Amino acid sequence: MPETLKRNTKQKLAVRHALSEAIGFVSAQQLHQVLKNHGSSVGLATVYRALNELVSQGEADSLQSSDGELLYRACGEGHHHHLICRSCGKTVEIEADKVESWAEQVAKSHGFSSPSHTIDIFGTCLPCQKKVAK
Amino acid sequence: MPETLKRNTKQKLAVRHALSEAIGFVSAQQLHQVLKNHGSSVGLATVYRALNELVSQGEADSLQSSDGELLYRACGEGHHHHLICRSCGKTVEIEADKVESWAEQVAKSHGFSSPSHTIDIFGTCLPCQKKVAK
DNA sequence: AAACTTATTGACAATCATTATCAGTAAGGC
DNA sequence: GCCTTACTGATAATGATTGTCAATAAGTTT
Repeated sequence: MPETLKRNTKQKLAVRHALSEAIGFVSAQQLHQVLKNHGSSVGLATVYRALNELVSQGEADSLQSSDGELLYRACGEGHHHHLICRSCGKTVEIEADKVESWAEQVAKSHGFSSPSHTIDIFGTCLPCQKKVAK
Repeated sequence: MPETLKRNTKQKLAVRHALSEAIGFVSAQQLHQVLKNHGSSVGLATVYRALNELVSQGEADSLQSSDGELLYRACGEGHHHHLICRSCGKTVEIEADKVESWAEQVAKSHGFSSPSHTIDIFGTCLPCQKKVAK
């Protein structure tokens, strides 16, 4: 299987950079707007393509928002989960070895093989709680 | 706040019944097809409306498939999570008190309030493993 | 540096699930 | 049976994501 060679383009770099600057999870559309506002003329389709590439290279994580939109975030190494502020999108990376092994055991005990899982925690962060309190 | 009164219609009953017959999670579109094939002439929009109502009444759970589609399932009482077969959609309900409290503690320790979470485990069930093995 | 191969781009069309609209229908109370 | 109004169904509208394809530009080779 000939791994088609990847090229480094301004557009990919721009998307990677914009993503790393963003706070919390962002949608492809938002990122596209940000790039436009900064003078870049990257196409929307290209933003999607770049983000998918980043995800498949492990440089970004994605999750579905409650209304079905896909959200992206630049990400550290290794497998982990997220604690996400419902209000401002701020994100904390979580390590959860116990939960990992719990998930595997649950799957195994029911005869399910090659388990994977999605675990995300949502809440309202401290600054946002104060904001709501007027 | 005047809770607008709900009515019991053939269509809602039909959707509820079709959902309870389904194996694992199903999409609204699939359910609509099933109903059509059984002679019912329920409209697609009505299927969506009925499913949303069932979810908000706690009679059904919903989750997002990997390609963004919303999937539904008739559901037992109380808060719980799911172990889902990637191949056939068969589903097992999981109780996870430990994980519940873990999620709450994680949120609390980072100052996040009113935590909620999404936890789903995917795998391949025994029958489907055999099927793949030819 | 010029030539060359082909991954990549951008503009726009196409797809597809879900939601909104709205006139007509029927549940449930009287 | 009558009345009110929640509900339905057909269809249009929305909105995110993907496909298309000619034009462009990475990176390599001379």
